[in-house]
Amino acid sequence: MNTRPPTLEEVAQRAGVSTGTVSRVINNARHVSEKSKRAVQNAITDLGYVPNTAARSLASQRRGAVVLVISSDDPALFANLFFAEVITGVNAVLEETDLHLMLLLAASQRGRDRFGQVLQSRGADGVMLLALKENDPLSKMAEDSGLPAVHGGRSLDRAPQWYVDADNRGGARTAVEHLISTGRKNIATITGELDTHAGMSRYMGFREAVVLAGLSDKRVAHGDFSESSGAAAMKLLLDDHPDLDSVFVASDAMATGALAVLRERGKRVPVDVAVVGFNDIVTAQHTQPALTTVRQPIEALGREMTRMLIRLLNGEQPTSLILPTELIIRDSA
Amino acid sequence: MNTRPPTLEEVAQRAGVSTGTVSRVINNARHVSEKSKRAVQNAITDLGYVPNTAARSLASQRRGAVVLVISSDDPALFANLFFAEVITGVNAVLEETDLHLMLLLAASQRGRDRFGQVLQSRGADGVMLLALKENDPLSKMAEDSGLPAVHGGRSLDRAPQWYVDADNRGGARTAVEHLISTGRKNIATITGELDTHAGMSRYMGFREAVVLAGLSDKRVAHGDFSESSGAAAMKLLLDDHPDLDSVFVASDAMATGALAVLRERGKRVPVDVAVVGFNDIVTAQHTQPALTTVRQPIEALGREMTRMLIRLLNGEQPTSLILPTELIIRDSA
DNA sequence: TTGAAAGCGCTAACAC
DNA sequence: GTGTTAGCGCTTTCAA
Repeated sequence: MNTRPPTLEEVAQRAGVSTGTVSRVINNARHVSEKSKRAVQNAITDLGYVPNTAARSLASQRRGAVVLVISSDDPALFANLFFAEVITGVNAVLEETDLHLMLLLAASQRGRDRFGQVLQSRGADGVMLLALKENDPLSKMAEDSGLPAVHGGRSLDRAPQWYVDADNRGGARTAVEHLISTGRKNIATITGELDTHAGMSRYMGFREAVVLAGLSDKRVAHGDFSESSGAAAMKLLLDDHPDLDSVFVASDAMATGALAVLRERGKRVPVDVAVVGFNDIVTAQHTQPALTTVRQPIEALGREMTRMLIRLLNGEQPTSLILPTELIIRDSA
Repeated sequence: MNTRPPTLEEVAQRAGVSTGTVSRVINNARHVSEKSKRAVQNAITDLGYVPNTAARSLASQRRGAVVLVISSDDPALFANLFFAEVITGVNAVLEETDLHLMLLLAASQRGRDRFGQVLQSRGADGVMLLALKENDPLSKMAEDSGLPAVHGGRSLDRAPQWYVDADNRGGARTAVEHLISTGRKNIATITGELDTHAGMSRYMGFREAVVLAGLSDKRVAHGDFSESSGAAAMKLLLDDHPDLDSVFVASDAMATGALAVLRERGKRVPVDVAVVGFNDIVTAQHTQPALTTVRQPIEALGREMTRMLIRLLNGEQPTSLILPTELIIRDSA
């Protein structure tokens, strides 16, 4: 059962040509006659030849693989299928090439070391980085390695050269405009961490929409994207701004916390207070009432990151991308 | 920036020893004097040497990577973070080795072809297969390749030689015993697809528990693990067995559907009818009332699959594993 | 358009 | 305990 797979040389013999010619056919270079091309292809199928990846890598200096590095092991990241969706997108694009996917969770020091190994040993042709924290060392490591690297999402401190990101600002604006269009005037917001790009962008989107409509942007409370922080912020808002009629919450997790507080305080949603979240996590459709929220195109993020990396690999010049979000209207607003 | 990394030969020169010695140190073979060992290690750090994986693979006939193949792109699989959790477990074990992880989604024909390539080109040293359907060709492909392969979960048709699975039967039994211990006598079940190992095992677990307690095992309706099928099955049960006081449902998705029907029919949960689900999906804690369910050790599944594969790689003889499940008691039973 | 041959950087067998 | 060397299977010049 474990017979050694045929080598390129054996294919050459069978086809009656040189190894050079076989190699040319396989990598479909020009300068091969139809005749020998046919002969080689037959030999390949007859023998069931498959090139040895290690040998190919060594000779060509290309690895035939890209690595997806995920920095955070934050449950919040995983909680909305983010992970699975991104990978689905990445895989879809990779399927059309002959590149393989290596996956690395690099939250720990050990993980970062392993990432360094991959980089230094040229274990991959390119890198996709996801969910980096602020000042994440991975970003610099990738840069120093000189390997092509694309980022999913941005950080506040340093815009990566190539990235794909969701339109957090536009999404927030749309969400708030939806509130406005349904007649809300006293709109509040619960922000996420403002030292993240997403947190700040969503806050900016809120302000933009509200100021453009001639409304107040003073009803603000800060959270950290977590459910409990959303609850705490909602309490503050209710105490400080009892007149509020709606709230844009920068994450669904915080919105869930806010909803619970609203219920406690006897506020009806959406009649008394309308609520819009952000992310469209799985549980958003199961809250009471179901949460109106902004959906990010996560699978598309994976796809576009991969396309971008492939362009880089081909020596082309890609351009960074901001992907549109979508407002999912349910019952809470 | 893109200076060629140092080679083993350069390390040897710097350390004043032969390449053989350097190689021995790196692969920490015995028969190296402390002296040259030290010299080599210094040279390595001085030069920042990292072995070239392709060259190493070619020479050693080992790839330094294992591949995780996921067959299903079924949302049901993804819905409960299954994916993310498995990978977290796999990664944790891999971190302790110098093996890397390749990931392949092989639901499409193209994906299967790529899997075949990896197998034939010896692109990985071993294989982990997840979420195979019945009669999935991937299983046979892996077997034919002769590469070490471990399975997560089993199928009904052919027990793989090496697998890790959750104790579906035991979990179901525990769930039903919980119902019995809280005084329920007229226990019903909604099964999953009985042509899957998990579906059948859970049904078996139900029967075991109920028969052992001297209760009837006749209150049965069949679903296909989906929410809508759970709703339909619940209606049937209510019509055929109006006396039922509880129901063990073979998946949380179906349980969610059942809960909705119970509400429609004015049955109070758990007062009139207690409900236990299976899987502990994220939304289980957000149903009304929160769902009592059976949790599978998914991360552990990933970990144990990986450990098993590593044993195989080392030429050891592992043993297949059934991992215990855990009853999560919430409000519905 | 094709063949021949020199590596790619490492491991492992063998000799010392 | 250490050095030497012949490959691993492919790509890629360079000639022809």
